[in-house]
Amino acid sequence: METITENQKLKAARKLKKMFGHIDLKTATYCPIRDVMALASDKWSILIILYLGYFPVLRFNKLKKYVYGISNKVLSERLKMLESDGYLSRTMYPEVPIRVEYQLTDFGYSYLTKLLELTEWATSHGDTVIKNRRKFKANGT
Amino acid sequence: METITENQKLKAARKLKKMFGHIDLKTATYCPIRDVMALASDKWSILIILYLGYFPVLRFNKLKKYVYGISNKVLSERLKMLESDGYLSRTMYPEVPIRVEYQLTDFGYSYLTKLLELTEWATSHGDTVIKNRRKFKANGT
DNA sequence: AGTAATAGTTTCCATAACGATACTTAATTC
DNA sequence: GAATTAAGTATCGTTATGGAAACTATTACT
Repeated sequence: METITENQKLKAARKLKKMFGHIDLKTATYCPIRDVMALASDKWSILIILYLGYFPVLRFNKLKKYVYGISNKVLSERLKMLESDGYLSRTMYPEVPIRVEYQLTDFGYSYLTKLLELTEWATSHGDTVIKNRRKFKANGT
Repeated sequence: METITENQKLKAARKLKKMFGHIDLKTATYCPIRDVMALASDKWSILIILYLGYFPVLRFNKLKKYVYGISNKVLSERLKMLESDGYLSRTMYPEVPIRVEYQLTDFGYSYLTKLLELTEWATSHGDTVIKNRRKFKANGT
């Protein structure tokens, strides 16, 4: 049942006002949603962060297995960016063969807790989306 | 202060277990995160949904002004997809010139409430990300 | 007949993103 | 000296994405 109360709408409005209220809509000042979220809500980044939440420590090749379909190039790019932004830490052990461990920082965990709200919603509402999509297609003029 | 308690980590782990526990990591079955989120966590979609939360009703050109930088093509694409997936409704008034109104559905609102968790976090932690990024760059080998 | 306004669509082009594959480094084992 | 292993990097070619600008439909007004 997808019932949204007026109260929930008001709460959302209040949050939005806080976010948007002080932004001049005409001039393009720095926008964290465009910047921060662009990386952190990227499809691959989300999966990386979730798996690092699930498995506290992961190495490159393991991560690549879990985040199936990702290429070396993209995985290493994303890892570097996520490290750069502070979500995860990279620890290198100069053994042979080399061992490198990735794990979420506290900052990363902080993000994860919010991200989970969204991915939980997505997993539990995925079927609704599929249903909606089908219905829309069927009604297609 | 970015302190994450063990309790919070445990809570996250529990949620993740629910999400990932039953998924066979080897075979690529349907994954709502890859599918649902791919659209709904897209940079433009996020902005569209947020503005439709802020302004309950918006028309094409207004939306285009708020979501500055978006092109006609992409805006109309995203609107169609978001409508198709059930996040927003499109109402056409056959006046001249034509009038079309977009607004969030209850389903869209339901998503918005979760999305806000994330965007709020992003707005309040944007400066940390910038700081981290700078530090990382400075330490660059 | 020309203009105006809204909500797009269409077309074409540029760039960015991605994927596959080969390669690198370094110490150890065979 | 060849093979092995981890963690990438490098390169190249393809695909996807996005932007700019022109165009369409519709009716009223001048």
